Amino acid sequence: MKSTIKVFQVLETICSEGAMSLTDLTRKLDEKKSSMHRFLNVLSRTGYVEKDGYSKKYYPTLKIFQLGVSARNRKFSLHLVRPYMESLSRQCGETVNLGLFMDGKVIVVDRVESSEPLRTDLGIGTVLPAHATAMGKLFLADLNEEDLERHIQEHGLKSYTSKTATSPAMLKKQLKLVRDRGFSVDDRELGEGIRCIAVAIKGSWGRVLAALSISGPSTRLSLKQLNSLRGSLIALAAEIGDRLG
Amino acid sequence: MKSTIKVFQVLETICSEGAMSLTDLTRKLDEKKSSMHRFLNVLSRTGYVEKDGYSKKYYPTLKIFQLGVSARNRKFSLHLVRPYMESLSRQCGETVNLGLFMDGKVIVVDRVESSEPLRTDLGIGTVLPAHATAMGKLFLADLNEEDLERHIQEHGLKSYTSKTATSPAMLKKQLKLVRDRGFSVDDRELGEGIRCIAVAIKGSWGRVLAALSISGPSTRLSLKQLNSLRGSLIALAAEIGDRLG
DNA sequence: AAAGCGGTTGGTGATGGCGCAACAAAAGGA
DNA sequence: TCCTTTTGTTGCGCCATCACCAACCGCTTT
Repeated sequence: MKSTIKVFQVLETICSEGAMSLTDLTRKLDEKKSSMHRFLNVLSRTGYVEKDGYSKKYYPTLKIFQLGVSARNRKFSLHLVRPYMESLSRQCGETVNLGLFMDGKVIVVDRVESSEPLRTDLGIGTVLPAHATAMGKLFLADLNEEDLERHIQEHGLKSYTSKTATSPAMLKKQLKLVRDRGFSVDDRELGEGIRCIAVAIKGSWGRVLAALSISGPSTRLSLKQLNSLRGSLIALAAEIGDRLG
Repeated sequence: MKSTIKVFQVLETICSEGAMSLTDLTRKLDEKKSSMHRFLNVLSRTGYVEKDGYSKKYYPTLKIFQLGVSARNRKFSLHLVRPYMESLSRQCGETVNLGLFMDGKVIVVDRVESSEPLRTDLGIGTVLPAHATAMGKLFLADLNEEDLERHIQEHGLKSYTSKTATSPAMLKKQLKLVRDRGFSVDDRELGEGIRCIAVAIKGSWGRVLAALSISGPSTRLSLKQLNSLRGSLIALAAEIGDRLG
């Protein structure tokens, strides 16, 4: 089904590049004008894009957004986790994130922001590298040796700060620590002044389903501070895991 | 492009109904098994659904979510509005919502929650009826007579509480008030104990682009309280509108 | 074992989509 | 203003592709 795939490509392009005209799209995706015209007709009919009558450009509608939100809700019972996240955020005054694993990367699917003016603010939908984040390392720690090797092959170990784990050996050491301690830390590995602690929410078969993290500026979030949060975080993750069943 | 439309239907079904097996889907959408199989193959190849090897069910991936988020970001510069929403929420202690208009309904695209235990909590992606919400009435007030009539025809004026505007005359009176005063109020029209005040964010040509609302329980958010918020809200909306250009 | 059920694969005829090209409509420039 | 250039839309014939059927596989049930 070649054409259907093309239609999806068109949709993706419009979403990531913003409003585009027919010819922009034909050039970008190397299609025939008439084909592109039909593609866009389909997307209009189905309500995923709209054409601005004036600029003649096609832009994405919120239907995709709604679809995406319901996809997310299917994937994880956010409504169940959200109260925990909020009380956690209030308790420690920092931003709390919920991340899922997809294609070797961490997707931030929900968050509760710190009320402090200085804070980490990852928008919903943000994609984070696995090896340089506390959340990501939880997912990596859940992989077997073989899958981990493949992950490293595919994604590499890009350096973000001087503290990022850039060698497989270093990463594996960190992952072992994660498994042993039951939580994960990112000590300025992704961004210069950012620290993060995360715990895994596990399903009934012990697989890591999601990651819950607290992140904040290293000035406020000292290692000692992180340590004091550890216990309640681990207990919380266990409770959520139980609730999920 | 019949088949492409079918593929989208399949995707929508999977997103709204959750994980389904091949036969579930064939029954639901009245297709041939082999056709459905091909549809699902396309969606797997493109990464929008995945098959659980064990239960043999197909479920949506986060790729749609990401697509949706970027669609939303294209549609409105949230990053620009968010700081305002947060300071507003901190200032008045209530939940702040940002809504866009789509197909005659209001879609909540972002929000900042109140830290109070008792509060209104509309999840992102929530769909609200236009005639019974403060945000919705801003959009309706921006329509011309003809479009408004058509809207009422199409969507009706469902009653949610005893205060909901259920007659065109009553609604039009409210909309006139909105236009005259420059802000919009929902006084327990959608939910029994909920009040809401909203202002329009307008583009450079005066069209209403988005609605910014403060919502909370009527016990806390008295009419007097709403009145005191009015001025700063209107000023804020104007400032945001200017920034948008 | 045999029957029932859900999932996967292959072959064939008809349909519908591709690509070409003409047409229409703006945009732009002298 | 007119002519040129660029962009958007429509029509149509050929052929690739999809719908449908049927067989097959693997698993469970009686």
